[in-house]
Amino acid sequence: MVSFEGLRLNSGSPIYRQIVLYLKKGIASGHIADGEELPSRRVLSALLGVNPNTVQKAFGILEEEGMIRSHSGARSFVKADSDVAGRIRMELTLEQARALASSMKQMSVTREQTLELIDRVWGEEE
Amino acid sequence: MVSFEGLRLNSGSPIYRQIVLYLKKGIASGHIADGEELPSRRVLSALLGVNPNTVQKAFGILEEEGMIRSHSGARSFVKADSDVAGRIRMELTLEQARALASSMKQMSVTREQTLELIDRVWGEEE
DNA sequence: AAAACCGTATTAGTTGTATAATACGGTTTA
DNA sequence: TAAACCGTATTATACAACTAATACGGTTTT
Repeated sequence: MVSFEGLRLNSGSPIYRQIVLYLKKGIASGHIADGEELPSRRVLSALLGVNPNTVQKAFGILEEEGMIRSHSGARSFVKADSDVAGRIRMELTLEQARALASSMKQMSVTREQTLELIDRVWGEEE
Repeated sequence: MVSFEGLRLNSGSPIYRQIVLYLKKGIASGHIADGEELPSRRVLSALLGVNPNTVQKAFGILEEEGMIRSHSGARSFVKADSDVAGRIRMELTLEQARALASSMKQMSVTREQTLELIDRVWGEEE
């Protein structure tokens, strides 16, 4: 069963997108495996303290994008073979690295400063 | 006069927030200097193709946060001495570096992989 | 078979974002 | 001084995101 304990919702972006991204990252990292069972919409919405429809929207998107499979009436399952996981991982990491580089350039932060900053921040506690 | 030519609006986040962030980054980089004149709400909204109220919302936030000053009737000006600029720069870069580190960790990407990825992406054309 | 659970769908209400039209009084400028 | 421009404010409308309550039929479980 996929655990959503690590999901900390914030108000910066729509909740359904945070749920989608959480599952994508889980697949990318390998923490969420192919064929794994998902909690039901009702159970997950209660766990996260959000509306069942919000979870349904997230799961609907995930199914459209081919990352889960749902049969009406039964539980849903993760669909993430190694090819899919590798592709998602590549997409997400590239996208985020590019966004950071672009943003730092806008602030006239050099490549060296950026690398040093990330290296330093990496060791911080949360 | 502050130029907003580099501002490319996208649909990923609210427009007023994009305007706020653009000016903050400009101050952080030093491209937007203390005391510089800002375009009027009407002129800027026409330039960006958005509603004057959207620009007003962004400028209202910027004034609340002490990054511009407005006198009713006259133009507005940037308020960004070196202390302010340095503080904003520190806040934004730290925030973004932390977000990236956190995100990469969620995908089980190592520190070395992250640094290598950013180093590689930095040299890409846009 | 019956109960419990599931995915899915519908309708309604609230909030935030953005547009649109307009108005008021203060400042600049010709 | 008068025109033009400015910051600011108000009201109305539209749409997306989110919440809420409810319902239907299919699947699992006992």
